[in-house]
Amino acid sequence: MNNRAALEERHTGAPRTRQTVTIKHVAAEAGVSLQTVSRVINNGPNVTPVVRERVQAAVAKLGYFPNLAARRLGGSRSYLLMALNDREPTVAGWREGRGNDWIDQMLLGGMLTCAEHGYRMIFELVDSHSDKMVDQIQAALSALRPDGVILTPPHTENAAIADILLRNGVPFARLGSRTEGEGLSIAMNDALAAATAVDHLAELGHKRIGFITGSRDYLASIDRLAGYRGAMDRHGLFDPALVAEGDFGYASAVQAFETLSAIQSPPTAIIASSGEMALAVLAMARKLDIPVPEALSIVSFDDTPTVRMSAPPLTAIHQPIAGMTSLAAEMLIQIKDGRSDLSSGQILPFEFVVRGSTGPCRS
Amino acid sequence: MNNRAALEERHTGAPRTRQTVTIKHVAAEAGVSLQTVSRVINNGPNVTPVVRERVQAAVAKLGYFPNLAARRLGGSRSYLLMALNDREPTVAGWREGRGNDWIDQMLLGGMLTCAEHGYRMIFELVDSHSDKMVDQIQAALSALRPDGVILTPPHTENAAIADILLRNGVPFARLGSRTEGEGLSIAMNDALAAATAVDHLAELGHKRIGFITGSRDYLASIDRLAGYRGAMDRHGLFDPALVAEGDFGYASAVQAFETLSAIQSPPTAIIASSGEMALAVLAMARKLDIPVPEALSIVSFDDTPTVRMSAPPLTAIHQPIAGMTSLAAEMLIQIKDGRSDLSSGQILPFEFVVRGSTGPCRS
DNA sequence: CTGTTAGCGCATTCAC
DNA sequence: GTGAATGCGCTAACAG
Repeated sequence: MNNRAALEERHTGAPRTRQTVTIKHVAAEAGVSLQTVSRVINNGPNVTPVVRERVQAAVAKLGYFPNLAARRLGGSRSYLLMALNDREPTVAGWREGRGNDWIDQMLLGGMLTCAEHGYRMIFELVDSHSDKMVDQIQAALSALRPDGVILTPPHTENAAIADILLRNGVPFARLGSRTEGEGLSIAMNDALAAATAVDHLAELGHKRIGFITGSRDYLASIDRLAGYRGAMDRHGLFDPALVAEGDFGYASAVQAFETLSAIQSPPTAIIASSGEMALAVLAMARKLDIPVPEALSIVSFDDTPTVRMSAPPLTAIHQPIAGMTSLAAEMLIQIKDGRSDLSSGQILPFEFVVRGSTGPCRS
Repeated sequence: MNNRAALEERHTGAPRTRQTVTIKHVAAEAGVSLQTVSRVINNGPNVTPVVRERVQAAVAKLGYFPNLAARRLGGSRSYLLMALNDREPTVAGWREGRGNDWIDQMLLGGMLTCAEHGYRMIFELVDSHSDKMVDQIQAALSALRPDGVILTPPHTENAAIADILLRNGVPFARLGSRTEGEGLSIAMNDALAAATAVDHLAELGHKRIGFITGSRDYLASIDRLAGYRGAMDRHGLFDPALVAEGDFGYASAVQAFETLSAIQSPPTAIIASSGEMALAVLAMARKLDIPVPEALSIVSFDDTPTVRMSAPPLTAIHQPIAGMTSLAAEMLIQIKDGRSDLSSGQILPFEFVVRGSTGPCRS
């Protein structure tokens, strides 16, 4: 026994007792060829029920489970889907304790759907703003050879990423993108969501409804603003002074809040393009003793745990992140399966959740 | 071209242009044997610097990245670590929008450390309370053949899990467990943390310090209670009526709060064994118009995003979850490497973060 | 419907 | 210090 084996044994406290059960053992046990076992495992055709059952019995008896690496090497699929996210903001969210609802919801939707199909989702972080990004992605693709890749904003619209995926022949889904282009696009209707928020506030009697935009790098920001603008026009309420620029982050919303507070006739309601920005507005209101929702209504464009648990809990647009990821996984797996009953350009419904941060206009 | 290939091509929009670069191509390019390339890639010995550089140049030129599946199949390692979590509570946390700070911090610590070593962390959910649990774990082990497994509470103390890991010869780390036993144990000092909370409150003049326990299934709950008890005794403040039972969940803390409020001389401060329970106490206080921290101080035993963002933000014990996971990954990889400068039974420091929910006792 | 053959890309073992 | 042979566990292509 070599050194490493000894060390491993020491750390596991016992010699290997369970030696690997392979397809070979199953074949011997069932008295069939390797290929037949493979067929049964993969639900292939051309196996008589009798043989199938005999093989399945052998599988169960021996406790056989196929080895992913071998399947990948021999066959044409890896049973792996890769979810790509931007490293810097993702890590920052975790590290600074802000949480990362988008990631959590992706895991929820992606992992469960993958599991249903015998797939696994591997979560991969890349440095989007580095020139090494393409290399990092190529390395991950070469190492893992995933059967599909799930892209999230802002990668969604990134041409370099689409290009390398294309060159590698890997199907991919772009979450949160309604643009035409390569890859499956799966999104929600951001404009409609913004309009819904406006309608809700207008119904409560608000005339001065402020809007804090998201980062311009995100197409969704543009859509949200357009939806807001359209709805405000429809109600005859639009005023450019009611729009302040933000970047999804807390600090930018503090700034935006101050801008909006300083105008001639300040808003009695504010729609913030992210959860963090909505929380910033709430914090500012608290600081200035502005009661919410009595003197100021707030709508958040994310329905994160902190948004739900704030005081008061915020009225929010609940984006179907888990649903989009789940659908993406489903579709990518279908492509590998050679089926494709689902078409690209999917739009999933959002939910508008009314909570304590919006109320009748009293001024 | 078969059906599936055509479908994939349609969905990727282009034929494969980048065909796989293997070690073979690199060997040809560098004019050496496969084996030499393998040595260079794995930083093996017995390669002259000249040859090494020639190979590295070829690798860079061709854009070669090793294929994980092939490495695993040919060699003795998978470059995979598996993090095991309980499905039901994990999914519930995501689904109900409560968030899942433990998971987030694990990802932070585990993924980054794995990445540093060319490893990947695969996140796996198992049904701990099902009789299929062992089969699920065996299936995951057989499929992935991870080089190590990271266990979290309450799996940490589960004998069936340790047993199957042992039988598969897979090294593992138990997070949040200070007990002796198989596998590496990495934990924090829960008792000391509870004592620190008591000391903090006692210094603020509190005499009636309540404690809400966590679920008994978790060893940490016992430790926390013991630490509380010890510190209270030390200050001469212990009273069994000040301890109420909880199970980490919101509802249980509402109940516990009512119990504590009903005693002869109710607590002026409460230590809750989880973030959710602390938030429940805060919500109850708000509901009953009990000002925090003026009339009631609150300490949380988790430092989650919602705990930080509440009003007021809660004083909390920050557990080193990312650090524990990172250390676990580091140690497991070292075992595979045949090195082991680190020993089992690691205790990592926690942080006690004072925020707005604790203040001087005024009664 | 079933079995045989070949090979995926790499690390390991042994020659040289 | 380097190269050649062997096989990991499985699926694909073909033969029967």
